[in-house]
Amino acid sequence: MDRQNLSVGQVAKRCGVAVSALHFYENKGLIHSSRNSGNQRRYSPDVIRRVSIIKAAQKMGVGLNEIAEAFASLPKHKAPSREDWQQLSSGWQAMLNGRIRYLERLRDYLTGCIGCGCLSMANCPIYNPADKLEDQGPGPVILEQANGSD
Amino acid sequence: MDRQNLSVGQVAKRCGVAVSALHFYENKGLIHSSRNSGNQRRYSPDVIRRVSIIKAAQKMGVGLNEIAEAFASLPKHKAPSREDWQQLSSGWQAMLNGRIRYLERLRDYLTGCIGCGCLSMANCPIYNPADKLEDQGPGPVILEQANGSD
DNA sequence: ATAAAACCTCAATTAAAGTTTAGGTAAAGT
DNA sequence: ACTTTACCTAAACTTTAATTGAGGTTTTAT
Repeated sequence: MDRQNLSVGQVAKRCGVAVSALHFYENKGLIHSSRNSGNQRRYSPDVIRRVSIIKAAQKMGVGLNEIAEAFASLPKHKAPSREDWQQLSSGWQAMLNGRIRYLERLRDYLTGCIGCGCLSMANCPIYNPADKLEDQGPGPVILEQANGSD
Repeated sequence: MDRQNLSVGQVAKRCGVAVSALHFYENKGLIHSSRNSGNQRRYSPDVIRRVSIIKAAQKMGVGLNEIAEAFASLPKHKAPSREDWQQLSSGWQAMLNGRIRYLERLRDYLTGCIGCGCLSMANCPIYNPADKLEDQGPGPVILEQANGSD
């Protein structure tokens, strides 16, 4: 039978997000709901996991559009299996590792590099994106000498 | 003497940012310039370090407003010393470490946690911000027990 | 049977971090 | 000299991730 018994307010409270955010996510196709006789949203419990994963992914730096893409591989209305979630998360793990490595390098050089005179060259992580995190475009540095197209 | 000899285009190229971004930063008070006889911006070389640090800080997740606050402790028009920059960066180092730790925890639990049934409790990093990174507000989780106490 | 709380839609607004456009001036290259 | 490139300002627009508000309906509590 339908376990679509959670109201939007309940989900909001349990997930720690605003009702308006849930509306917004639904609009974006990130979550789904059915309606009761009075046109109010009713959710199945697995929406909570979905929202939690949205929140987790956002903390990793994944945008809603990317999350939506990832979610596209999940069953729309039936609760995804453990494997579904695992697979989804494994795709993010690599990027998360990359981000962590990059931040670590940034941290490690932060003290030395900001203060020193190196702020002009190819060996400095502040200048060199190294892992192209967000912009793989023209990139943070062209910097006349160190002119590799990365 | 004035070494205010860099044009906005030169700075843009050397820093790998758009001219419009430099205008924007100036408007925000993050960088400063003087003008030549024809009203064009001229920069002293230390603007390059400033911009680089803006970019580095952004990669750490620091917003422009926060950067502006941090920069407020620097001398406005004279080139900041090594110590100035060091001190500035040390403030960010702690937050960067926190962010790294949080992302590491997220990564470590990602596989197990997303797939498992734990997405309901207090020991799960996906639910628990732990280091309150961006929102220290009502936070990602209220989530009593995933049981109905609401 | 009310009244309050929760819910509905749709449009407008916010905030951050810029970019783009328009209309015009300055500097550089040939 | 002339033309192209660089630069100027100001305002409008873009994207992401929502929040807020207006005006109305449904549920729940008393």
